[in-house]
Amino acid sequence: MIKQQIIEKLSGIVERYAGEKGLTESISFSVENPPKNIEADFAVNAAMLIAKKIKANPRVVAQEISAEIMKEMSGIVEKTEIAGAGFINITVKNELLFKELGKILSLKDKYGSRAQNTGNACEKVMVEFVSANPTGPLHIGHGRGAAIGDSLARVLKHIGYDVKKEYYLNDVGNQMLVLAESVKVRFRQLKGEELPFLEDGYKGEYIVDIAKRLVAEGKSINEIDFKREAVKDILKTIEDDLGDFGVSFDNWFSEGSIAADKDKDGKTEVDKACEFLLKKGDAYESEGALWLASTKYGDDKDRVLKRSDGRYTYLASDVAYHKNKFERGFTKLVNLWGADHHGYVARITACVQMLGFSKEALKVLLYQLVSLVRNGQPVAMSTRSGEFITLKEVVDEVGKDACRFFFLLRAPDSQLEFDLELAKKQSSENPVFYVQYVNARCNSIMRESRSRNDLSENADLSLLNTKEERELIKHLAAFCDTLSLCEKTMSPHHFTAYLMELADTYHRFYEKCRVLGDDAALSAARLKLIEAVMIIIKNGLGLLGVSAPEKM
RNA sequence: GCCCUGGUAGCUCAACUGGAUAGAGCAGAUCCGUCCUAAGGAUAAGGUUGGAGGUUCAACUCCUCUCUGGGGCGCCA
Repeated sequence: MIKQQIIEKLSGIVERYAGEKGLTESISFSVENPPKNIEADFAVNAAMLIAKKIKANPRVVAQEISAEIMKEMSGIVEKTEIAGAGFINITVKNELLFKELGKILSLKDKYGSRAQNTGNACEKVMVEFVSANPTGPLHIGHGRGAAIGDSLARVLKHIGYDVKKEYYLNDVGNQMLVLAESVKVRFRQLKGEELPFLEDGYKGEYIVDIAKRLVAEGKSINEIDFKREAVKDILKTIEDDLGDFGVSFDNWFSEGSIAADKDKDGKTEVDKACEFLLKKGDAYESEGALWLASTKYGDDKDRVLKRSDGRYTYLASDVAYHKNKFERGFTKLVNLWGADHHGYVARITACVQMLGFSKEALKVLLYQLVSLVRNGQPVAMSTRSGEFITLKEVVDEVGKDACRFFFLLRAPDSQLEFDLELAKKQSSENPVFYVQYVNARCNSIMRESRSRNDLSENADLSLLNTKEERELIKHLAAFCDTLSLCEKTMSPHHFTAYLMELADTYHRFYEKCRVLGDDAALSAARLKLIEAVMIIIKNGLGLLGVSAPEKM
């Protein structure tokens, strides 16, 4: 929160200064961390931006702005320095850091939440992710989407958004018929009939399991709704696997509820959505099909909504689905898709605009599919081949914590190579342990402290004067900056980097500064610092869905 | 052919969306053990950011061309 505070005060000064120089446009300057060889807390580039516009010497401009900073921000700024091409480097007062530390200690797990500042109704956000077809267990690629989506939801929720997580269930359409037929064939085989496997059918072991269950229940073939039974079992598996992965959903939205269920006039929501578009002029009929005029909103081609044979396309369902999302009051939609769906972004963005919302109301986050490797050999992941690596297998092998952390280590649109052997080998040296180890060490100190019975309540935080302590407090405060960054990029992966950096800072502090020492007052202050570290580490790991064990 | 994505240290990836000397983790080198957990710390080493131009005070970041990995390309989902 320190950085936001600086930015706020600074923008007033910068804007006024720019105004005095005759500039009318606002200056979008940045406040960032200086390189580590420079001893300052923040670097500001505003002077260079202004100097360019008014054709002045940036260092002179920096000098003048710097004077204003010292005049108006002397309460929180210790000193400023002009460096490089015209950077203003700011060192904040220690008191500001101590105050922030106090804030962490009092707000605890609410630290970084915006909700209590504003207090008003917060924006309703929906994060839709995984949404894998219920035709088989989740594979490792779905796991990546699950980890990213779930963590993003946690981050946004922590910030103060009203977040709902949803799974869109494609439970109608052709692949459902194939699934039902696959199970049926298995069922008949188990009943002793000699017949071949369904060509292009689903062949995994789970199909046999479903068929076995149905046989065991003793119903006759005509009594069984194979589609319903298959979906029921598969969904149970998916839900359990996600549960073991620490992921849960607020809602499972059935495509059938908008594409198959009819109202009293005999219309589905998809029918109505298409009529809506037709009436609005965003859809038209041609060549016997119904088309979406998506080129009007930036797509490179118009798309078919309803085929000439009268069946709707997947897109029609999706239009209705997104319409439904907005009707439920969500004002910001986040969709997590595998990168193979990227061709779909333009048309669904067009839909959003046709529905009367700005294109910013929808954020489609693409994540690259995971390429799976075992002993250096690529592993095929088709759910139809019958041999694929499931999410469950990987979670069982490397553990939930390592698996989630691993998935969130990289930016979503960067390709991820997941070597199973490597992941297994890393089980004791994985970066996740480095971060968790911080919490274990902190807890150990707390235990020791309690056993010595020397806990004192009135700690004087201003005793925390070493370089290591100062760095540590600064990193703790950067928790808020990381939240904002994730919010801006709509990606939670920055938290893994943040936590590793924090862990690094902590372990250095641990080496240099003994907490439980002879100086009782200093120990008390450092114990408070430890308490704050535990709060932040636990919160941070929690946002990633990773546990923070007290002992390791 | 067209459209998305990526190419950064030996390996896997970051880099606060245009900032200063491009950073982490593994792997490899050398040190640190009376003491709160060594699953740790310190010090080196490792780079023409695929390549070539351009814009800018400043380019991994933006533009053009080019090489290369992955993906997608009107009535499949």
